[in-house]
Amino acid sequence: MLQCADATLIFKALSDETRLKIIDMLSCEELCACSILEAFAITQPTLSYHMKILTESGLVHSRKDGPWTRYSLNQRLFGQAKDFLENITTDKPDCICKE
Amino acid sequence: MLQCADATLIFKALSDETRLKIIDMLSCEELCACSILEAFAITQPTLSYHMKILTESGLVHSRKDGPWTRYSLNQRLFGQAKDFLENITTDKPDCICKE
DNA sequence: TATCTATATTGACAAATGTCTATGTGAGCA
DNA sequence: TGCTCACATAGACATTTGTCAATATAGATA
Repeated sequence: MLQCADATLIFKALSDETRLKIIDMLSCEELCACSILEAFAITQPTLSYHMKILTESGLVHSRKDGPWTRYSLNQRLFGQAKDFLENITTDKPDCICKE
Repeated sequence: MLQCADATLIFKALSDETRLKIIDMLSCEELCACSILEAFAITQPTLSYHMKILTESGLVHSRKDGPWTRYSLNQRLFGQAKDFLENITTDKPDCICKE
């Protein structure tokens, strides 16, 4: 189960429209940075910055393949994010309000 | 179905540890601001700021009850947030990458 | 080796965020 | 009416965020 601090990092990564669209693109297939860059009106360093936020949150995996960096979704963590949302919105005996 | 812009607002609201804990507290029951305030080491105006972020995102409902403001979760929107996450991480014919 | 291509890093900067103190507002009560 | 309680708003300020131009790095190729 995710802790609040991890969840905060994940939701921060999700709280930018460009990054949500990047995730949407990656839902279809693994992509290199250059393919993603074509879809947006941003510079290459800005994309690199967004990819760093996404990979450091754990939501996106990256692997080096020659000169390319290939990005793909970490579906498992998205599942955990949904579980986290389910958990904090459900009444439970160990809620912070009962301390 | 939520649009990216709405989703961004929701995830911004979720990307703060204090706000996640407030949501956790509200999962058990409707609470007034003063009850929530007791659980945190923040000032009243800071809590008021966080409650504004939460209500403006739509995740939390507020109603006036005499001198109190009572807050509760908008479970429906949390459901839509989960659906949104499901949607952007699933391959689909109308993905931005196919434009 | 020199060069090109793909990506990351650095430094600068404007805008947004989270926090505080001080103050305003509105409901209920003496 | 005047006071108190619950909450919101305004202004100030330090920190974080998103963006860019410039530069560095590392693999591929001529």
